[in-house]
Amino acid sequence: MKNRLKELRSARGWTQEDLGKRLGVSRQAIIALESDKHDPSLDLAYRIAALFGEPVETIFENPHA
Amino acid sequence: MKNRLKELRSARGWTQEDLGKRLGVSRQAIIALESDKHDPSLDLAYRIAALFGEPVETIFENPHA
DNA sequence: ATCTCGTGTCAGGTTTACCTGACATTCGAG
DNA sequence: CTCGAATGTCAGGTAAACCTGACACGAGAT
Repeated sequence: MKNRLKELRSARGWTQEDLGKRLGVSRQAIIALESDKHDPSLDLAYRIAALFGEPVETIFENPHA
Repeated sequence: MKNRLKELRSARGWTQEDLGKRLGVSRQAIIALESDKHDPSLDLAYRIAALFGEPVETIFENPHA
């Protein structure tokens, strides 16, 4: 699922590890998300949206909309 | 994660199996969601939102909002 | 009373999200 | 040139989401 995670992260000058710590996940999880290897759980998607102050749909593209 | 799935489903007169077929998941998956045993994947959450014509956040409570 | 339909629940299996740890590469700072 | 920081990538593990199949139970219809 396409997403703007890498864009949002680097716009804030955060490293992958920074972001992982802020979200409570590992760096590997960040890598997998940024490189579209995984889709996040809904709970993690909510945490990401809260962290960046954007709705989930503007960060993770909804293929069923 | 608290959700309104059962409410939305029965409001439409659908069985758990009906809903599962419309969403492309098993009846067990529906049961697990309705009884809060599982959180959905983001992709499934998007399919559910599309099916009921509501945003994800009004169906699945966001504990990080 | 029986039959059916919807639901609840158990058992066991597969896939995927997420984990830790290790190492190679690149690149800017000193 | 060297060092450290950030990233990429691999290997192997755990946990949760999802699967199929089976059976018990209650409520309604016949």
